[in-house]
Amino acid sequence: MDVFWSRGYHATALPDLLRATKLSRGSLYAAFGDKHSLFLRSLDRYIADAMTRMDIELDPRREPVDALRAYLAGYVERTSGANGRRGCLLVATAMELAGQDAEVNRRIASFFKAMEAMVADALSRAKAAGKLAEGVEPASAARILICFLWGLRVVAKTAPTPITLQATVDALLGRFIR
Amino acid sequence: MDVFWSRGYHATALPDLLRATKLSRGSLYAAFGDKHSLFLRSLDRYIADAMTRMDIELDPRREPVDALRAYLAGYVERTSGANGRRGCLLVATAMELAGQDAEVNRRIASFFKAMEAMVADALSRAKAAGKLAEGVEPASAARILICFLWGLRVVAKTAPTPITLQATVDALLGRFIR
DNA sequence: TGATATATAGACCAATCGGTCTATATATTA
DNA sequence: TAATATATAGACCGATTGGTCTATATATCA
Repeated sequence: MDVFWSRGYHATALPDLLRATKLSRGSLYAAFGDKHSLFLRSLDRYIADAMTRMDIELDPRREPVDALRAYLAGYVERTSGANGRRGCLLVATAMELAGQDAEVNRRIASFFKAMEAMVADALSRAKAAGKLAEGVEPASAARILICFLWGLRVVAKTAPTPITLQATVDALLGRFIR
Repeated sequence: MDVFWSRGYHATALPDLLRATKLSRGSLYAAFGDKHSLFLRSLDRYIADAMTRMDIELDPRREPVDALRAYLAGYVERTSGANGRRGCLLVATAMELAGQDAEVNRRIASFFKAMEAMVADALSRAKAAGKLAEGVEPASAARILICFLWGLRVVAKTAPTPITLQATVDALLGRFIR
């Protein structure tokens, strides 16, 4: 997973994968089939990791605004400095393969949907608790938030994230909560 | 440019470029040097196009909120349906190459900076005109907006943009203006 | 210890990669 | 029309691609 993560699908050659898995050529093909299958497994694992993280951070039993703050804080960390420059396997894959590879497209589209739903749920709970600013609609605010988060990962690839990152995230959330 | 745009750098092979440029192998190398140089030229042109578009849409002589609306409307169009699925050469390149290619990184980082500055300027003018909501800081709002816009381009790669796209953009801008 | 199953290293494969070069055709100019 | 410059097609190059296969070594087990 790590190799695809830092280099992308096309730029990752078999020798890279052998080095990373410490497997011989034969064993790797016996275990995973081919490069594409191995990539899908990596993508699935990456998605699974992201989902469990969301399950924890956006746990419905938490106070919803705290949960959202924790969730956003995770992105701040993952898009800062070296973490940020490494990028995001999901975003990179969306841009590199989603247009040409149906299997990949399916996975990414469904993850995006799940992510949006979970954030929308958290916002709904916040609204029910009277924590949302006037006129803020959970579904629409969720779409805004996730677009913003993906955008963060793009910008973080080139710009060494400034100290202002956390402040920017706070400013956005601040527009939604009261 | 179009080929790199729809397929990415690594996935574009010489024959693709020959077909697209209608040049012979020899002529292409005489004219552009090598694949990488040709790619940089494509990237430069893409950036130049984006800059002139911004110069028009965010023209300081326009009413600033109108200008921002026009600018955002451009993104709505470019991320809808087939346009959206085609993606964005800048975002795709940022994810695919920015980490490994200094020339590319420089170009993208400087464009991101220019874009942020122009949006921040427009927001400053809006603020001066008393059009910004209370507590909205132009610099921070600009960062939020551009992250959101890049994120749009990521999401648009997989999700056939729903009718709600324009509404989402309006909702975000609505949080900033009064 | 001897037989058997498993994993290893790495030779090998055709196809394709980016890039060069030459012989031919096409303009251009005198 | 003849001489010259330019662009073409495409053969060709070594390197590398993803993928297969075999001979050898290493465990496992009786």
